Amino acid sequence: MAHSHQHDLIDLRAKLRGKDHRITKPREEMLELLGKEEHPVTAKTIHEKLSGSCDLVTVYRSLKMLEAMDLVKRFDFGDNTARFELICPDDNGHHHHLICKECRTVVEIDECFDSNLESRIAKKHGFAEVTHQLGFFGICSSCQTT
Amino acid sequence: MAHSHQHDLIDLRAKLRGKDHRITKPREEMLELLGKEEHPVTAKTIHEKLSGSCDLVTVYRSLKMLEAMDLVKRFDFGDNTARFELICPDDNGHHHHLICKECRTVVEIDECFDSNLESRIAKKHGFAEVTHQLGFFGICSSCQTT
DNA sequence: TGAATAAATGAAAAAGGCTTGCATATAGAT
DNA sequence: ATCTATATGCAAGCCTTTTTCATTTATTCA
Repeated sequence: MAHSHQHDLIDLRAKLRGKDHRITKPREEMLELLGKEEHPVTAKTIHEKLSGSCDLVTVYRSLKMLEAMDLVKRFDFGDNTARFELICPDDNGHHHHLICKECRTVVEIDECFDSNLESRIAKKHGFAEVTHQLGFFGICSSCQTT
Repeated sequence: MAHSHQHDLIDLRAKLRGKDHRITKPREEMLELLGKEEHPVTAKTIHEKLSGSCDLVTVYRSLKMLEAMDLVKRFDFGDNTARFELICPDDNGHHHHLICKECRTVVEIDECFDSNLESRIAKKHGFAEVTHQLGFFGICSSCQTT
């Protein structure tokens, strides 16, 4: 899953400017890193890969901001640790994951259910701006054999 | 959503016995409480409602055990706090939630996507025992007006 | 009924993820 | 170059969840 890193950064600058947010070294580095990741990563992992480049607190703060701006999406893999992925324009930031309950291997899934389900549910209960979080959990092939 | 509490407890005794687990007062009280809840509850909430009946640690430990035995299901509503719900035989423990991003109101949803999607994904990637976690998030009607 | 024994509990402490406060540094505007 | 709002680092703290270990309790079996 190749991310169009350049696009992201250009896009980012425009988006940030519009909100009185600044483009700083930590943020650029974070986005560059996120652009290279295949799967959602934890704040801690980001911090480690940025080794010393900025504080862990800055990672948390930046992720929160990027999430609020819909540049990054948060995922829950069931281990009490948030994971983040760059929203790439290709898939409208919409894809899901299949996670091995044993070894924590992650597979990106681009299939999803029909969007009618979501709109039907939204309508039925009078909700607006409805999105969903979907994750699949199972045992991967190599963990089955052991 | 009425839970068949009696059934649960009987069922439970059998299930627990088979695994060398014991039926204790805290566990009975927890299950009774969970049987009455309409929505998933946090460990903290359970502990408060059991006021003094047992330690919070015991709540955590019991929940973990009950989850491992598929008597209770864990949900993530995006606020860094796990919530738990009794799995009732009616729906095979399979239903989802619609959560208001503002006021945290929870609506139980019994619709779901076609199970073919899940089995197709499992097959495609060689995963076994695949389940899914699905949550809908939006703004409820009363939060829209304010 | 009364040991025996394996599992559960409570209490305290700690781990882990995430947030906050505040002084300093820095980006972007003029 | 200067100014101002925003971002950062560091330390401290919060909250959820886990671990340790001594004690208690449920269940088994004589």
